[in-house]
Amino acid sequence: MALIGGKWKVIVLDHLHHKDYHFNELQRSINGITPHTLSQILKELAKDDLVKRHDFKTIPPQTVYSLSSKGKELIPLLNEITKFGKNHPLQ
Amino acid sequence: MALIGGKWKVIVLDHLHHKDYHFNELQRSINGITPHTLSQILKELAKDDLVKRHDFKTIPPQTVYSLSSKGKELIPLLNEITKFGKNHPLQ
DNA sequence: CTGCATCCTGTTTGATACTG
DNA sequence: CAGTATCAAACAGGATGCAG
Repeated sequence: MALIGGKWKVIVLDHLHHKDYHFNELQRSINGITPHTLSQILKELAKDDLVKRHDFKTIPPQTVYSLSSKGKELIPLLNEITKFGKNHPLQ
Repeated sequence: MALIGGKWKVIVLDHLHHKDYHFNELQRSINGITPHTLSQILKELAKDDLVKRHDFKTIPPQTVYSLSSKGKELIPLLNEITKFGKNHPLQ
């Protein structure tokens, strides 16, 4: 839980599991997350080596986020969480 | 994550998955948790119907905590978390 | 576009002591 | 035995604005 705890991490990981994302693209696709929070989350996920950040150092800036190999080991777990969440939606 | 987030919930759930516990017994078996915190955790897990509290209303008091049927649906998830945790221990 | 800086608030967790 | 009371600390997340 030190790695995936909190309100957002599994959501971000699940998105990246389906597709790689740019920062803004990811922010738009996740409902309700602020750039600040997303930035924190991605920084921690990258530090824990669950997510890879590809920085293209272009102007305008372009970054692409994807699951690392360690992050991919979380996929069965993400699927279980998703399954449980769908079976027991919050009221 | 609203149901299982935080530092302790999955640990408590995993313990209860292996065996039913009394309050103090559970506190002793989980390293580092205080009675206060355990009490909060169990209250929330019971409110979310992941855990059942059996109160025998005896003197001295006796309570037994166990997984509810909804809690048991979390077992595959708990196993995945445990597996990942063992493959990637914190430094 | 991709973030960082600041400030702020509510929640979670912990220390310690105590009760029916 | 099974918790509660009180106080404090840490942390997560949000609002807003700014920079390269």
